[in-house]
Amino acid sequence: MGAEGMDQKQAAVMFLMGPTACGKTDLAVELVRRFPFEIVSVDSAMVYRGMDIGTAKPDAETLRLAPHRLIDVCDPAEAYSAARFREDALREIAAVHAAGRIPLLVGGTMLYFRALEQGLSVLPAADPALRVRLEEEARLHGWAFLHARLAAVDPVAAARIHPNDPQRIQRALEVWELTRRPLSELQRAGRDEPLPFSVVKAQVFPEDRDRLHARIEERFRLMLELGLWEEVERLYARGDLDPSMPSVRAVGYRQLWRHLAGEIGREEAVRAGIIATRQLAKRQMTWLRGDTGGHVFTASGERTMRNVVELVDNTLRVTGCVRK
RNA sequence: GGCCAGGUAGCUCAGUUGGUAGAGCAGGUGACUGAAAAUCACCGUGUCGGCGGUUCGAUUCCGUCCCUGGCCA
Repeated sequence: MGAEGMDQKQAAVMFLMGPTACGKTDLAVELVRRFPFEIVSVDSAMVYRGMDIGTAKPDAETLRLAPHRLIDVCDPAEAYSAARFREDALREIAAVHAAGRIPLLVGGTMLYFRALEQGLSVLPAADPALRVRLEEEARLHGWAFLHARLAAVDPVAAARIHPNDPQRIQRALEVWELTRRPLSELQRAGRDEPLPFSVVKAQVFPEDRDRLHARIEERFRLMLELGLWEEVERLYARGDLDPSMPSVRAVGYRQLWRHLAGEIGREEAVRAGIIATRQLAKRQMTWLRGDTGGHVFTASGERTMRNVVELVDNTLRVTGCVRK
């Protein structure tokens, strides 16, 4: 405890980021096999219990060989969040360090990576009752009306938030109602301090869009064969979940849910699930392009594996630990 | 073989009373601070099925051929 300052200089973490279906998990498992890593999942969907197949959660055998922290930490009826992730991740990182190993943060939720690396501003947590109220007001008067109200109390945020973006209008008004301070002001006040460890970042970037798309479709159909329908039916049958919840909005689940609710056909739901996965991967790639300062590896199976292993190997050998 | 309806963007379609065309979806690019696998913004040249004809001008009218679907033989 007394040598905390010095130890922190040495302490390191590694990020392994990549879009869905790019082979992150295989890579992470291989790294754990060869180096003193311990995996912390950075994934906003794998946190939910009972959502295994559709989130491409590693199977039990894989988890035995390479345990993942921050998987199955939340019931689907609850809403996980970036703030909660940051808190959980910092705790898990500390635990891994305490065990004398290096945290390997693996996932595709880029907002979570950013929240962890750069911190969040001091803001109130979500208030479900207030959100319901705002939702109701929007139904009565439209989001444009609420956007106008936001402009009155927080012109800076209103200028930044598009009038068609209900989620951000709602959040900005929520912050105003809860604190009587403009969101933009609270954000200007700063963020948490950045992650106090040296970070080695590696991104796995798909080399070819067509191939990525083919892989996504293939994997989605495999999920269906593995029992994705049954998994979604089980969630549907609980009766306490609905499509307003982050868990049910997850890619694949949301589309199959709509079929179970009688809104669309079976094949249409499958097609929509595949499309939603492609769109997710595209957004993840936009984050990655904007995230400079890491090592970028094009996803191409074995070669990627060798290159990443080499990176880690060199970093460990040169510095005695993983650091920049 | 005959009759009918169609052939317009990757897909589903709209439209042009004759002045070379536009929506949704898909796709691409970007934004992103407690829902983020979310939410949102921006991006539309395509022999208007082929070939002829009428016309200053045809994707639009006429003829013919090809293709698809339906009905009748």
